[in-house]
Amino acid sequence: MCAPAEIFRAARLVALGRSGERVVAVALDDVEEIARIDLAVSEAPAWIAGTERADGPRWVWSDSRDWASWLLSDGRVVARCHDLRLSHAILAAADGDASPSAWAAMPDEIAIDDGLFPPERVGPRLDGIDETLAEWRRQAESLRASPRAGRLRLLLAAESAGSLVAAEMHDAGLPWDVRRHEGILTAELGERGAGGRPVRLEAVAARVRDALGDPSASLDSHPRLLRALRGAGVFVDSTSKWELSEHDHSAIEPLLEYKRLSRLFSANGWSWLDEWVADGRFRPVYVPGGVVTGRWASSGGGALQLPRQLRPAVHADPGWRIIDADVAQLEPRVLAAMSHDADMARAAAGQDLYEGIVASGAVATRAEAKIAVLGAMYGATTGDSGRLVPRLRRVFPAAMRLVDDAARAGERGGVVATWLGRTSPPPDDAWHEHQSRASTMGASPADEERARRTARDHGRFTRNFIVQGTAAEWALAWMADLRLRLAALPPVPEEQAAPRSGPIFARRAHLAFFLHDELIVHAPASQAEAAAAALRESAAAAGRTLFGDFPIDFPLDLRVADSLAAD
DNA sequence: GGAAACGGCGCG
DNA sequence: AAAGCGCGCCGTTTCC
Repeated sequence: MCAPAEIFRAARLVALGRSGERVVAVALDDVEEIARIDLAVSEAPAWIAGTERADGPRWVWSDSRDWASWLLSDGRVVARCHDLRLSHAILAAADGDASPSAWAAMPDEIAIDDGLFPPERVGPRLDGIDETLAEWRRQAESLRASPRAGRLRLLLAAESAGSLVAAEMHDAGLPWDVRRHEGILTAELGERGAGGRPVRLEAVAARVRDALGDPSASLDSHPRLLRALRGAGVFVDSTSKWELSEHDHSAIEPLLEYKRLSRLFSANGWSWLDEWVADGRFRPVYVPGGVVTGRWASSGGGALQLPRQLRPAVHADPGWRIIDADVAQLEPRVLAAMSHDADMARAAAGQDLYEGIVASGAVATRAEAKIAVLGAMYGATTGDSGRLVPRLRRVFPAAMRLVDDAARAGERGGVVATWLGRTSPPPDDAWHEHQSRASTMGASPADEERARRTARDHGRFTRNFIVQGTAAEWALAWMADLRLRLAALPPVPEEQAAPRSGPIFARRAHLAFFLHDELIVHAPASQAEAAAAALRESAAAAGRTLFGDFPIDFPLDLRVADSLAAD
């Protein structure tokens, strides 16, 4: 029998949980407990760091939002974890498990953050060591029983790695130059005048009211703006910019400008800066798995809607670089790979998949190729897009069969799964209600039309789910691999440190931002080349992790600069 | 008087 | 132009 310390040093799995005021670590051989130690909260981070190795262990814990951020606040990171909350959601959906579970209802709200131990959440806590071990065993059993265990294990590892990345990116923050941001605001909106309203915004509003011949016209209330427009002879049914721009009236141009400026002011103006940027960093809250397809969502700060206009405000610290990489046409590449459509993969070889499709002869122009591909993945039926999709069906039958089959399954009320096995949510009660009402005696034509429409709606959802969800898996694999490569870079000398990045990330390249198919790395200048190479190698590795030897390219557009390009 | 819905627009 | 997927956030209106 080995001493516990030796067992922990060699363990592949260690579960962490609370027991009263202590932290308990349990070394596991699969689901069997092989050693246990309990620690004071204050000594636990150092013990965890001392047990951490490059190759493990995988830390099994309830929720990275608690454990990873707690460790980060003590200046520690771990290489691998298994996030039971996120994994539960994936496994429960894969099992078709609709039964209520405390794990499915893990609360989002943080009630108290005393900065000592994982902040209290509203609702039941599930991070006791007993609950943690029980849930780990349930999940291990669920995996053993699954016919797709191999891919699901990959998915759970990727999802868990994502939970670490999310916590770490929040800790590091995105380098943000407040002065540049303010410069953009002032150039567009003018200086702030009385009441905080920018003078140029107000001047444009005055031009609109002037052109409408209505000095008191309200521009921020849709019903009142609609009345003012009609009073001036502009007969529109909505105030959306696409409908307005179809009309020819002297009020239209300033009104569209007003709407653009007003959006900038309210969404990303001075109060956004005050609220979200501190100490030179934008720190959004990322929500891994926050979208049904497996994409991330964000909570607060609108992190995933950063307007392109403000990109120049993303600015590296002195002596550091911003490395910005995105995958060109990620979703159609993923579709080609998951359908094993060799012709589509050939069209995807190289930098521009759309040009490849033109070369295949399916369509005449790049613009047509783009519309056709988007239409194929979203389920377009009308307009230019709907007209072009059948051409794609002739040239890439395998790829189209995959999305068409997914759509048919959804229309029938079935579920579909991504490449690694994330299962789509089944239609809700209202959906079934509509279908059954349409098939009863005395169903009206309106009932039948509604049933057909909701069936088609769900078909478009499942059609897109498998592609969007698999693209999200590719992105997780990309981040997971990159994260470990960057962590292995040697720290730069103290004089090159970026102290605002916090103790962990001040002396090496680190992830700073993620946006579905784009990653931003903040790197010391001396590490910029190594970080750029790591981004490329990780993209290639992600392709192999998901699709093995299938020949599919994931080319990156990659830029190294002081700030983000405006483009 | 506060929550939910709506229209609109930003992102992929 | 929207069409055809997935989101978050804002200001206003509507509902309770």
